[in-house]
Amino acid sequence: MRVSRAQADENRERIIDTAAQLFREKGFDGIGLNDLMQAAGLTRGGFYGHFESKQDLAVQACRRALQANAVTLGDGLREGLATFVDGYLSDAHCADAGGGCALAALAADVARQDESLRAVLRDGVARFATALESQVAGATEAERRDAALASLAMLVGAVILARAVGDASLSADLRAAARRGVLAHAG
Amino acid sequence: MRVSRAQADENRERIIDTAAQLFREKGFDGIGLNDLMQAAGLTRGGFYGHFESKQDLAVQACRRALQANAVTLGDGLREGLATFVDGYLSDAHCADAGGGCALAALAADVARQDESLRAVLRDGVARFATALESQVAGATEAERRDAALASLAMLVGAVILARAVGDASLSADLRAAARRGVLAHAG
DNA sequence: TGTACATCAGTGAACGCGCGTTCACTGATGTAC
DNA sequence: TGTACATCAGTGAACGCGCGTTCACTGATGTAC
Repeated sequence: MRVSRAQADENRERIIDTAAQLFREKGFDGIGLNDLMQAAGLTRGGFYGHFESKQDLAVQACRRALQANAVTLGDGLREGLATFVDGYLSDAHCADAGGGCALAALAADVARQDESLRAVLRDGVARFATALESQVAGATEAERRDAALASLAMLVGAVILARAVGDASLSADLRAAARRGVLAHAG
Repeated sequence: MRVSRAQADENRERIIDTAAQLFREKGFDGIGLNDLMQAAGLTRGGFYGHFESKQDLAVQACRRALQANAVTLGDGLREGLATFVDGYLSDAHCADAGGGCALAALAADVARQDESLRAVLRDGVARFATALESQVAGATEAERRDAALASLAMLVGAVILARAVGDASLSADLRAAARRGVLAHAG
């Protein structure tokens, strides 16, 4: 049954939001289009009215998840590097991949995808690094960028490893070590 | 046609080695049992004579890939932290996920798998951290362990992100930043 | 050492299943008069 | 503003395909005498 144009646009946005969450949570191969559409409150057939392919949705969902990242980053950093880092390395963030950092959740998947997705991730990394730059110490801009990139790698690596090793104390140790490592750059 | 017991054992080992490479390269969901067995020079049906399930093979292949890690780590660290880090963060390592570090290649996948795989990864992380401990500076053992864990997170994060953003200069910048970050801990 | 036979590693066809994708159809929406 | 009709968002059955897994079969291996 037909639906108003406003409703159709809203549906489309909801599909992207749902995908942005489920892809982060389960990976690109971990969720099927049928389940995804159902989670968005629609049926499978409507998908191709909105998107060219699953790959097309992956690009848009990844972009959206990275936009959410940018917002969270901006909010968090406004309260200082330490507060942001505590949140990023928290148990809550490790437990909520679907609502968390798109880099930690999707970078490894994107490494196996084609250029269109890598380009999206590239933008996300660049934006993340730029935001961190303003909060780290360094005599020159080049030094601050260096510290920002190193911190980014440490944060993302710590969360990915923490999620992979599970609930053991090793997870907490990894994150505590990363916390100290990043805050050593605090400006 | 039947094959000698020695040959069967050899076949089994070859399947695990092949899987250790292909899983790192394409992810657990990125390679099917048929293609995997073919890559090992066998046909699909023989698989279940050696393994209970694909999941069973994943555990054994992950364990094997992490053993290879330990060997490479030992060899590399014997020549000093700087040499090891250069190799770990090299273009060659980024281009060869199938032959490279199992943590960088599989940690994100393992985060979505069950406890049996997480336990394997936990051992791998612990071993990697212990090896690094002997090469980083720190007044106490706790400080060295902290530096080792932070370095591990930075190395793994840098390679995962470098692979995800592709060939752009951003990849080189990320790895150069991580290099400086890790070597700041050099003892 | 040689023969007879049980074992079992590997083969390849087949299984059910869920995947991404297509399509004929429905009926409310949007438009033309 | 009201009526007549074209549009098209969403439905759900169906498509071919590759997946993990099973199984009857083959024939060389290993063993018993």
